[in-house]
Amino acid sequence: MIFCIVGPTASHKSELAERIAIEFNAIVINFDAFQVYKEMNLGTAKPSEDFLNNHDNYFMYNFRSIKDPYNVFLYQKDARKLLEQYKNENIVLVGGTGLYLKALLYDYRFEEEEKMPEDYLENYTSEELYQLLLKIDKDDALKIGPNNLKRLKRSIYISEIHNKTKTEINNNLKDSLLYENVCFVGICPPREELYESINSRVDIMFENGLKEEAKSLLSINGVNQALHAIGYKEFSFGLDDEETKELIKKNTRNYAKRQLTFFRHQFKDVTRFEDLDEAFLYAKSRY
RNA sequence: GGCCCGAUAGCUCAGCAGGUAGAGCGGAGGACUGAAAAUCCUUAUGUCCCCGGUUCGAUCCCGGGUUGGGCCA
Repeated sequence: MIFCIVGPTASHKSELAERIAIEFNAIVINFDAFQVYKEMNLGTAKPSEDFLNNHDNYFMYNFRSIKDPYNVFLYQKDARKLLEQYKNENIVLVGGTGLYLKALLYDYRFEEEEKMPEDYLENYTSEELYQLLLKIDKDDALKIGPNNLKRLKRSIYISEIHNKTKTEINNNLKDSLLYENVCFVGICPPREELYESINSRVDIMFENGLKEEAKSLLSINGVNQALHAIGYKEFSFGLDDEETKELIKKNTRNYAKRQLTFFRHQFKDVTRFEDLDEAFLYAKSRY
């Protein structure tokens, strides 16, 4: 059985994962884009180093350096290998990056390709790129819209290196789940409770030395990825500690909302619970 | 006690020769196939402090309150 635990940040997914793992003697595979990096700890709310050192059934944590950025393509490859390797055992998937989970379990296809250069099409305005993509792949252009620079570039890049448009590549694919015996368990606390939980978790991160960890991470050269991580990037804005803390809380709240939207719409067969115990009982009942 | 300034969206504030109001922030909803903790889209709300008066019509003008701040005693 593959248990997937989905829910926003700070909803105690890890705790549920651990309980299920103990109950069914399962391995745990992380699907969180930032918990894979060994240099990031406090800000990512990952299980402690001690805990991970003492549990050899936890995978996809701390195995990558921030200097060597990871992405969905690599994640899909690595995590699918694990699913194959442990296919006769119980597995718990837990994390917060919806795209990673979706790419792992569903028919998402990626091909080997050269990394898109940092300066790819950098001299074009988004309006110009939009006009360009309208000619190459109208459907995708309309879907992306004229303002999403990142996606416009990516779509143009795909058509350039694969000789097929993004729409052509994706149209052949159905939105189908590739694995059997998958049980989706959603945790979805009331909004107010979730936000309180986020706020107090950020306070605790600060008490535990988030500032120091962030500063040391940001001092490493070429850590672009970290510049995008909530709980780290905010320290480079020149704000005082209190402002930084409040901004991290806000960004985390906004992030949690985006996660809720993604999980709600991208995963159809999720049974949701406000309460952790009920979620656990449900998982047991489905076994 | 006297004088002055303010009171408008959840917050900070703008506005109006009198024709029932708008920005930013926050909030809410949404998209999502190689940065996804990223990137992008959409959107709501108001006894314009209260009570009277003038007026066809008052958030705006007048009078009286309430309340916050400042100055003087």
